[in-house]
Amino acid sequence: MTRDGTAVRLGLDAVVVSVHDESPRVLTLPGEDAPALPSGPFEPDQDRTLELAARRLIGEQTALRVGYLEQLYTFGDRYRDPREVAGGPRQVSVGYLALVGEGVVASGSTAAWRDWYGFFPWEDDREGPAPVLEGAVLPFVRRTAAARGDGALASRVRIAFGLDGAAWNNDAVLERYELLFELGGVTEAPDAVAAFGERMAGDHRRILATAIGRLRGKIKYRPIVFELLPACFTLSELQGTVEALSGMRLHGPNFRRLVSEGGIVEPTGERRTTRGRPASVYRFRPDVLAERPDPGIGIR
Amino acid sequence: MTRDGTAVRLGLDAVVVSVHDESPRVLTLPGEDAPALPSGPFEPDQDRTLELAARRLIGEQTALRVGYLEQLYTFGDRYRDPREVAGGPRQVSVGYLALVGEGVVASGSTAAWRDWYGFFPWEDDREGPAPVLEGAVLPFVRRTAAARGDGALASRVRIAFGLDGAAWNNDAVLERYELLFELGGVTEAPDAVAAFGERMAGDHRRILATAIGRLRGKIKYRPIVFELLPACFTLSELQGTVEALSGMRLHGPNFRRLVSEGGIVEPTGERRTTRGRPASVYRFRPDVLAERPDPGIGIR
DNA sequence: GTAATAGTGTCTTTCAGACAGTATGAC
DNA sequence: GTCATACTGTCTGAAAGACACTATTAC
Repeated sequence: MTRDGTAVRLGLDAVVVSVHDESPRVLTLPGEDAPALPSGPFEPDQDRTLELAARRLIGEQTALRVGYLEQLYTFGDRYRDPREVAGGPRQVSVGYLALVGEGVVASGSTAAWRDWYGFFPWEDDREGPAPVLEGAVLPFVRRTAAARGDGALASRVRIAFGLDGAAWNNDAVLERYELLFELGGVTEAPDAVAAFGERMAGDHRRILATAIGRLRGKIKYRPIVFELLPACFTLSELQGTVEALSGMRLHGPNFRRLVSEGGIVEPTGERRTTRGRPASVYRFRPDVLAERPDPGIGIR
Repeated sequence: MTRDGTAVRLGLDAVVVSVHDESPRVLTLPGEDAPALPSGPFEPDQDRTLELAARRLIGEQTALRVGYLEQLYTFGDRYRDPREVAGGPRQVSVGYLALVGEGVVASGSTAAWRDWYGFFPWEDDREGPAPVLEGAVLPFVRRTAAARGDGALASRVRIAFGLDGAAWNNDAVLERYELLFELGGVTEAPDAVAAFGERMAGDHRRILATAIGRLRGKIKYRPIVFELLPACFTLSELQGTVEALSGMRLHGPNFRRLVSEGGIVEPTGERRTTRGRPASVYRFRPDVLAERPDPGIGIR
């Protein structure tokens, strides 16, 4: 046992998510050479809990009012912060996922909303398989994994990228990113030979991948989409938001039935005029939480 | 920003789980006044990653060989370590969940396996609702929550404990524990007026609740039960293990069909003699991972 | 009228739950 | 034979997915 604990620095990283115009956005700050997530040191004297610290961090760096906040994962790999290489202390960081509503905008600061598919273009299947997936990523992982001659690795690639008849698992965002990292398909990898998607500072792209995966998994069994929507919305807006997050198109009529008959929303009675037939306005029905064990948006 | 980071100590806590004789067990070490989880400081010089540190910690304290290991949550509330009250540094701890097979036994050390329902008796519904739940916990939470006159709290209690027609959600182990803590139903709560279940050292019971909840949720969509079973097993053994973890009885014939037709297991061709008709022996079929997006044990 | 979006009804297949009943061992 | 456990078949109702079709606005 160490008497005093070897040098560890504890920090926080925040993935702040919003959906605007069917585009899933993440809040970024200008980093040294690439966009960065809001982050900073954890100050135990100031905050009673890690969650409060994350809330304050986001508030200070972006002037946003966060609703939903959830701990994601704690990242502590050696050299995840480049300053460690020069002998700096180990940087351990607790990642948080924050969801903010549509109307909210970062004011003043240098913060910017970025569509997250800029960092993960292969994850957007809404207009059919993304060109970069079919044209570049899949051939790359297939070829590179085969060249390694590692059966376990090849199997992981097959499962994560849905090769050879395996099913594409929407949630496996982190697995796919990690495989691309291992295979040198992203610039931040030590032995990069390809550069799919835009990079982020440090390991922030990994943290974002964790957040997207978590979010995609969770909308299925928790009503968290509504954190991203205004109190009143049309079913098309709800569907568009779910599609933006999940990166896939849903069948309109079935989605509508699933969601309205599932008791997760209720009509307000109002209607909203759009470009076609006016749409009924709905609101979230909090009672579902008591009625159903896993109330989510029924997507596979 | 602090120049040097205020005093934070980073540690690790491990929930090591095994199932023996249909009893879900957690590995404990003797604490000062209550059973404790294996835990220790994170030493950045020794371990490249937090996961490796957790692996080493478990190995050193229990002589166990861990298979599956997963990060649970990072706990950092002020005063979670009692030494903080006397001015000690903030103790932040990364919790890990480890699964070990049946045959493995802690050797030498002072470690002991404890049935986890000793700490959470209200979570075991296998022989019908536990007496302590119906006779004591439910009346207590209903009464205490009502006395607070807090509508949001009452609603949380209703949902978490399945009162007034709300569905009992098997996974909500942590929510139920936290409510009991808030309402003073566990001795470790600052204003305790009741003492349901056995306590653990520090906030270890909260960490265990997190682990049980995670495990119960995850068996539904990931084939992790098999980490707790030997390579070959009968369907009854598999069912018994799932029942032990989930705390509820399953319908035998339906479980059997679900599991065998789901392609998650395959018969080895062998049979095993028990007290009744000999049972067919099965093994896990890793190919499911590629075939189905969420291969788990189909329980609601 | 057309284009665009919103919304309904129905058909089919799949699957979970309930349950009745059969099979094969030990004694 | 009985008891205990293992296993099979069938029925039913709920729900998911596909799809054809209708409704209401703007122009």
